[in-house]
Amino acid sequence: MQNYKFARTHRLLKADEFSSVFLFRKVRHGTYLKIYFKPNELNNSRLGQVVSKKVHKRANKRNYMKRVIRELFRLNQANWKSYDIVIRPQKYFVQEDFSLIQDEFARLTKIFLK
RNA sequence: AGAUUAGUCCAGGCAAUCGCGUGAAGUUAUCUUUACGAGGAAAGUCCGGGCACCUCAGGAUAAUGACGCUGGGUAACUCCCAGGUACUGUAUUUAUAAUAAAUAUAGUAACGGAAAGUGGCGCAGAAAAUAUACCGCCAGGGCAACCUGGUAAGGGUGAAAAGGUGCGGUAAGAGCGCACCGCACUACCAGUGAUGGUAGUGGCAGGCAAAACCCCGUCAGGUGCAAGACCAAAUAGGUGAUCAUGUGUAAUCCUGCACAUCUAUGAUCACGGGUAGGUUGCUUGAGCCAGCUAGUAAUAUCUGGCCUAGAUGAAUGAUUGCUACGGAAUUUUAAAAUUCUUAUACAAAACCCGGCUUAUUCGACUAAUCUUCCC
RNA sequence: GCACCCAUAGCUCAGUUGGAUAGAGUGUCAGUUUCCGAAGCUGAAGGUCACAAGUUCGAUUCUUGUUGGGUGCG
Repeated sequence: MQNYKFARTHRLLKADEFSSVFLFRKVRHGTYLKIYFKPNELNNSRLGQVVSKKVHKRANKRNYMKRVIRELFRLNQANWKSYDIVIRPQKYFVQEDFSLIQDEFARLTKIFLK
């Protein structure tokens, strides 16, 4: 059975948890996304996102990007080993670019697969 | 019917799959069921409040800041409604050489005071506010150049030059006199008032700017939910108690013992402050909807009904189907039918309200003006 | 979320009781100097004073509204 949940245990919540991922210094780059990652000892992966105001000025556009990325994480994370991940969008994207984002996300997260 | 301008309204609906937040119930320690889940601007943070804490016994004044026609509304306002005045646009009418006046209508106004005071108005110009006299005009003197006096009509400068037009008057001129217009003052009438009307008096007070300082009047204490309240780990330090060790002091001086007090270190226990973190503040409120009554209106009273987001690395997404309104094309006298297309713009609550400002797709409605067609 | 600040030449900054031509340094370009270059000297170009309205005879300056950039408060 696939588990597509995205509960509170699947998120990074504290500032310490974010900075520990950044300090681990493992990064994968794409044109739209930049993924920091670090293995953890839990039973599932955890996601955090950083979308800066430089990407786009309007809050609803930034929230849309976060939702799209969260959706991709939710659908894929069950097949992964346990990692703490921080995703930083580098470039503004809209609904027409969805397939591009999907491809890039799959390419960058190949190494997490079991 | 179309166009333009101004204002108001709307911001689709139903369903499926995988997911998210909060509440409730049940199972229980992570699942199930169910209900609800973003705007007209949630935005900008530009004003006004509620609420909370701080200062003060309580208040007032000063300083500083904001506001400024009148009346009303409101919890309050720099907001809203109604009215006045001024200005601008349009139309009509009247008179005319230009143009002016009246009426209607639409819009705009930081619309108290410049005879309370201080300062400013570059260049040009004689002179920029105490008035003054370059050219000119007139009178007198002088052979003449020019000098003395009168004058402010005309010329010239400037954004702006000390009422305007006409007639009289005069040496030439001048509100010097008169008529009309403007202005100021007084009286009466109308109005709650801003103000308006009528009559009389005055020959004219006197430039612009207060979005220069300022004066007058009114209002405002400060800080913002990261306010504030509660719980409270680790580390460090504080206070108290007990125990242990050590040192010093006093009782005339020295030594020893005992006791007291002080101080230091360590251990244990307790206490309070307080950081991380958590809980609360947090959503029933100047609330929304409908109706009656009062009022020109803003709005208010009363009656009935309703409960409608509370996240915190921050909840509404992804994929898809049907369809309303709309747009385009074709058929058609029209109604209507078929096909295609769009199904979206601006934009995301962060303590809560009232406004203002700005952004905004497709449309709908109302009012005014203009154009065309028909009766 | 709340409270604030700034915008002038390619760059760094002056310039405010409102006055017409907006300056300085540096950089750029041209000339001069030198055998050549650097430094020096002389000259020139380069500005929507962020944008839009208003007040005023006149606005970089005063007022209001936008846009962009930045700071502080846990």
